[in-house]
Order: sequence, then C-alpha cells, then structure tokens
Amino acid sequence: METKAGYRTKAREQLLTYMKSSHGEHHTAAEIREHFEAEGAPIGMATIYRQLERFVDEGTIQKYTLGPGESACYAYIEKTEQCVSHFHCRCEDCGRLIHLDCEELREIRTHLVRHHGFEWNVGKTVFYGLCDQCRKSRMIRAMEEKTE
Amino acid sequence: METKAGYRTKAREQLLTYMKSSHGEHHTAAEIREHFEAEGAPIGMATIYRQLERFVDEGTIQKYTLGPGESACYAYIEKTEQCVSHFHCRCEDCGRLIHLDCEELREIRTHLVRHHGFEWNVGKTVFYGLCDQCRKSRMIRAMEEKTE
DNA sequence: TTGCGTGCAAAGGTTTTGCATGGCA
DNA sequence: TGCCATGCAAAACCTTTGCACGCAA
Repeated sequence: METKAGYRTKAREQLLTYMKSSHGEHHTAAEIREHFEAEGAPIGMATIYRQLERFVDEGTIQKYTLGPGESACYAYIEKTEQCVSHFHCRCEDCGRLIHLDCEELREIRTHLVRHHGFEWNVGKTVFYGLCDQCRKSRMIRAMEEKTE
Repeated sequence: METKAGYRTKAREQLLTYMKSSHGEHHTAAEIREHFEAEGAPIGMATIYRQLERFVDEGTIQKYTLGPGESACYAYIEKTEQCVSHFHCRCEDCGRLIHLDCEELREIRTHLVRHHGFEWNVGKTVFYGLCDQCRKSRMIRAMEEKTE
C-alpha cells in the first residue's frame, strides 16, 4: 500500500502547482508542455508523462481517456470532493467535456456494486453523448432538411 | 441522411459475416486481422479500419474506445436490441469488458436528458471500475497485508 | 467504362523507453 | 555518495492517408 517516497524535484513541484491552480480544469500532456514552455521553464514530455503517472497512482490526479489517437486529459482532484458525485460528459459533436453534479448518478454507484458486483470508478468514466446545444442544433438541422 | 450505397466487395462481406457470427463479442482491429490471416484470407489493416468505420457510420457496428494507446474494440449490433439497455463495464484490474443488462441504468438515460439536457450515447460509453472477482481479490490482499 | 475498394508503404499522433547526465537527500 | 529524476532521441503503438492497381456495377 505504501508508495515509495520519491524526490521533491523542481519539475514535480511546478507540475503539481499548475494542476492545483487549474482548479479542476483538465489538460492534456501537450497543453501542459505548452504552458511551461510559454512560462520560459520548459519541461520534457517524458518527465510530464512520468510525473503525471505518479500523481495518478497516488490519487492526486485523475486521468481521463477520451479516445485512441486523442490525448488523455489530466485533472487535479480536490481531496475533499474525491470525485464521487462528480461526473464527466463528453459531447461527441463539439468535443466539450462537461462537469456534472448529480445525486441520482451517485445512487447508480450503489446499485452497480450491490446488484452487479461492479465497483464503479466514477472519476475515470466519461459519458459520451450530445450536449444540450448540439442536440438542439441537430434537431434544427434535421427540420431544415425536411423543409427542403 | 442517405448513405452512399458503396460496393459489396469480398472483404466487406467477410468482415460483416465474421462480426455477426461473433455474436456481440468485441474485437480489436488487430484481432480481426489475425482471424482472417489464420483463415488464409488476409485483409489489409487499412481496409479493416475503413470498412469498420463505414459500418460504424451505418450503425451496424459499435466502436468502443478503451484507452489511448489501447486498441479500440468493435462489436456487431443486433438491430433488435439497438443497445439501449446494454451497458459495458471495464475492469481496471483484469481488463475484462463486461456486458450488463440493467433497467435502472436505462432510467438514467431519461434523467440525463430531462434534467441535464445531455443525450447519453449508451453504446459508446464504458464504465470503468472493478469487477466482482477483482474487488474481492483486492479485499483479501488488503486483509493479508494487515495480518503481516 | 467509371469510380469505389484494396493493399502496401509511409505518415500521423500520442505515449513509452534507453541512456547519459544532473539533482535530491 | 547513491539513487532517483530529467531530457533527448528513438522506439512502440494504433490509426490514417496517398497512391497505383483491381474489381464492382
């Protein structure tokens, strides 16, 4: 259960500070790299991936898998919320990642483990679908096509 | 709305037949390639991806995105079930992809669109977590560590 | 005959790894 | 001092694309 200590290096501190300051925002490895490059304190891609992986193992950062070929997203986890009532929806049209707070979904977690023996990792799961805007846009488009 | 007809080629027919015969089982592009290679009727990777993409667009096949770096999975969709009450759970320990039929989860779909305006694409979403076996294994391991 | 489908090879993008160097404890 | 972390470059991996050829309609 114990995680080996590991050193407190400059890159590690910078990364954690940045992720914390992002306040729940998700970033790709590439975005993170660009940020530090712009700051004039570049960090190598390998280091970013290696440190992010450590943070994920330690439970400090959550990794979101969006699609193959697409970069994974990383977000800092507030110790207090611990991601149980925090859901993520990904719009397939506009690509937005939407945060959702919902009691009903929390109940699903209980249901899944009680009735199906599956302990759902809410934080890692992404719901795919259409956001409100894009859903409406599609409906409008469909109507216009009918009119033609 | 109309999909351009497209030709009925040998590769296309073979692919569809195989996916249908797999009876809901999911396969990666690489697995599919190996299957036809073993049969002595190899199909090029590019063709496999291009045809699978067409089937996905046509709604005949569902694509599952598991993780970056990991291959996507593809499965044939029975027209009748149309994937509304069919959920997929991925065990983070053993990697198994578990199929789940559950009424309660269907209700969530209604809730999401009514209260959050989000039209959930059930078929594409994968629930990450721990399956029953692995959850128990972890508990046992945790107890043993305590005993030491 | 027309144009889509196929296969190969090459390119694309993200993530991982090997290795020498540099920094933490 | 002894490891661990870093950075670079190269590799690994899955997927997509360009192009010439072949096959469906």
